[in-house]
Amino acid sequence: MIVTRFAPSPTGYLHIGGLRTALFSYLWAKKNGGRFLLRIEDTDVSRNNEEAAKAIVDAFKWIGLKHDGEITYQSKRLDIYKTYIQRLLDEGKAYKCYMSKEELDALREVQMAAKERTRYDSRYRDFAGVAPEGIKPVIRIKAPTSGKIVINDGIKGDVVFNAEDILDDFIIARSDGAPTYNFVVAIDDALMGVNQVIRGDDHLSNTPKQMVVYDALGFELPKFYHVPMIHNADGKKLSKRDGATDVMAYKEMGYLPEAITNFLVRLGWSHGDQEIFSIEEMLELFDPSDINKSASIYNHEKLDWLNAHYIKNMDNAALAEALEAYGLVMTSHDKKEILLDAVKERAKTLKEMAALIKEILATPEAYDEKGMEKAFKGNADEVLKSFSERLNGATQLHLPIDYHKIMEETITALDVGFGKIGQPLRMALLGKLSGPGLDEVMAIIGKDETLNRVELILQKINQH
RNA sequence: GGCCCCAUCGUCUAAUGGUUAGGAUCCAUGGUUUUCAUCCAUGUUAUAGGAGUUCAAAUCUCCUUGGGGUCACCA
Repeated sequence: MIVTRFAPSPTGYLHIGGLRTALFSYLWAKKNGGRFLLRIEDTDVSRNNEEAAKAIVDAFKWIGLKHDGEITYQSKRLDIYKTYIQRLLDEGKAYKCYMSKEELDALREVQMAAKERTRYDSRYRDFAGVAPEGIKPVIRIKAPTSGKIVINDGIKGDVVFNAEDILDDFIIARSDGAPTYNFVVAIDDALMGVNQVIRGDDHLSNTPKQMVVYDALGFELPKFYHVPMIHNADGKKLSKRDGATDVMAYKEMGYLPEAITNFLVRLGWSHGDQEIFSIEEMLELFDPSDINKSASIYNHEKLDWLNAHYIKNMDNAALAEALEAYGLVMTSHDKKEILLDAVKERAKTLKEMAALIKEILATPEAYDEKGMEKAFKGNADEVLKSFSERLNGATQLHLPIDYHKIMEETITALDVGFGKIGQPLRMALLGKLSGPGLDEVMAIIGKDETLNRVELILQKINQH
């Protein structure tokens, strides 16, 4: 069985890049009938771990991901780590180091001055003397100092390091006894049964250290997949400064979960020329070994396009429900279907769509000046008056086609083109020269409001 | 700087030794639409550079250049 995991540190929100690795991990596990686990990496300071976990689970929920089993908190597993530290100590695979921070810093400076790689010099590796007074030791693991370390990566292929280039006896427990990252990651992954690790390739250089731990503890190595980073427009690692890195911010901006997952899955992964993927299709087609080797740049335009695509294809009931989050409650609006159909193809986001709808529903408060000039050049006011009279006398007005007939009658009677009525009427109804079809708008707002808006603009014309 | 990773249109990517180097997005133009948007059609734009292997290289090798990641008692 394939077991994957997502192991964020508790920052308080789910990062868009993190979501992609989570999605990849989720897809790969679920595709194979396996398990997708969630672990909070909070060994360091007691940040806000429970809340952070909640933020992640909430974001998962919105996106449609779900982890299996209980959330694992590293901060609650300190006892487990301690037993493994003790075991390594007992077996002579780890040792206490009494070097102070100051001494370490001094060593580093010497090494830097000599243009050598900064590394711990293993001075306490075989220490048998009397421990210095007043120093709380750290625990260091004995790491190989020669030979090659090969990561058989599922994306990058074999990545080879010389042990002497990258390793030293690194710290597995701080002087306060708290275990360090590379140590606990290996233990947790092994104990949780994680056998396929999909993570960002910024972890690639950590992997040899973790392999040292796996080896010392006799754990079986998982399959690693190091996914290339998502970069910002400057080609740098995505960070808070790039704006929306919090997944939930995308909800606020009016993005659909389907659009986001589709967008993310296509960043670094593809299946021929296919652009649109439902979660079901992803589950059928995704394979981490098909992931690209190179980093990709986060590009907003494609996301917008996808979002527009999913909005267009959403059914109206779901759309109406989704729009409620943007302050638009219209369950009672009797022309809801016409309204949604009229705007769903002209909005890139739900937020935009909500604004569009509000605009249609509200009587215009201002009129676009250039639009006024364009629309009311000739006898537009007379055309509008004529239209208004005919509309006033009409009955059985329900559908857009009913209103359309009135417009046609008017231009036929006055022997003018459609543009003669369309432009001024558009100004009257919407206050500007762009927007949905006029027939639809009138059917949505109804006869009385249509008459009202026409009357208002005629008054405005007469004032001048 | 050491180590590691990477390199096809602006962007996301396809082409696993033989294609007029394909698709999508963006942009532009045209059509549809009374307008805008949608939709449809068309178009501009790419194998970083240099050697080598081969009948044949975007694809394999090497070098150069460029970009990125990482080097903690953070994760």
